[in-house]
Amino acid sequence: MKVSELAKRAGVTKDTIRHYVAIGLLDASRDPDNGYQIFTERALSRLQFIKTARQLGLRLDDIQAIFADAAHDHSPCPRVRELIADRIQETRKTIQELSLLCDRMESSMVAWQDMPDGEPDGHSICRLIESQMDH
Amino acid sequence: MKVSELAKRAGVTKDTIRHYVAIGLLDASRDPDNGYQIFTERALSRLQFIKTARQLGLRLDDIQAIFADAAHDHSPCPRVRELIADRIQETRKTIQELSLLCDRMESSMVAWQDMPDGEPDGHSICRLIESQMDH
DNA sequence: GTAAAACCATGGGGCTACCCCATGGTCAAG
DNA sequence: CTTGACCATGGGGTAGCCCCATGGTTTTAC
Repeated sequence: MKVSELAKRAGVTKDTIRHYVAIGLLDASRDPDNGYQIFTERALSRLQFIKTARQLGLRLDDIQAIFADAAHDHSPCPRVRELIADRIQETRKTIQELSLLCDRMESSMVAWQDMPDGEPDGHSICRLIESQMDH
Repeated sequence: MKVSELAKRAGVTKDTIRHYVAIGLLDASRDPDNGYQIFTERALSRLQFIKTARQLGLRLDDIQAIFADAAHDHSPCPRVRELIADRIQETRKTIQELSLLCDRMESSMVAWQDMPDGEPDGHSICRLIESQMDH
């Protein structure tokens, strides 16, 4: 099948497929007449695999490594367990950081409720933000 | 002062300063003898302003807009209130998405606890991931 | 006085995972 | 046979920097 059909069947864009082919995550053969990329059913299932892995938070290079394992007749499963465990930690950390950011933003909004909008005077740029400078 | 001193005093890297200068967020004059950038105390306070704004979750182009307001004798404060309100919404949404991702990852880990690592057989790549394909 | 160490500027590539655009060739339908 | 749908390639953009290499400058130490 050609790229558009693969894209439609997998539910991704053509650009995504092109990108995966470009970085070697997906292979395509070529129609010798016109140079069009030709994909097999196998490519479709790989693409679906990639989609699932992405939904699990894996990155493209993680998925590369998984494919490399499988290609070398080596079970990628232990690696997958590790990767996901790592991602869970990272994601929790990110959530924590974002929560702290949210807290900072919210407490600033509260602190600003009783502050008037300052007019520019050459010294200050924005009193609201300047009022938060110590934190 | 020169770039290194500014960097040290503001607690940012030289590259950060260069970047800000490059995008017009910070100005520098030049020493005519050697072309070195010269920064004033004013640049330092702008940089501190930028740091605070960044800690509040504002983006560089938001900060650009704030400076533009101030330069046009227009109070940036209403804009800042809006921007922060928007960022709060965005950040909450991101946190939600990451929480869902975390849930998916964790429930996969649980589901995989009793699954053995599969050996490559030419059909499947990684049974663990394939077991999550429907979700 | 000079040589090494420290500092400066510029430019380019890299990160993440694509999206979007323009150009130009190819193909299918009417 | 033309028009519209499809294809490939290449380049630029996203956010906010970091890192490297090259080559000029300044400072410091001997």
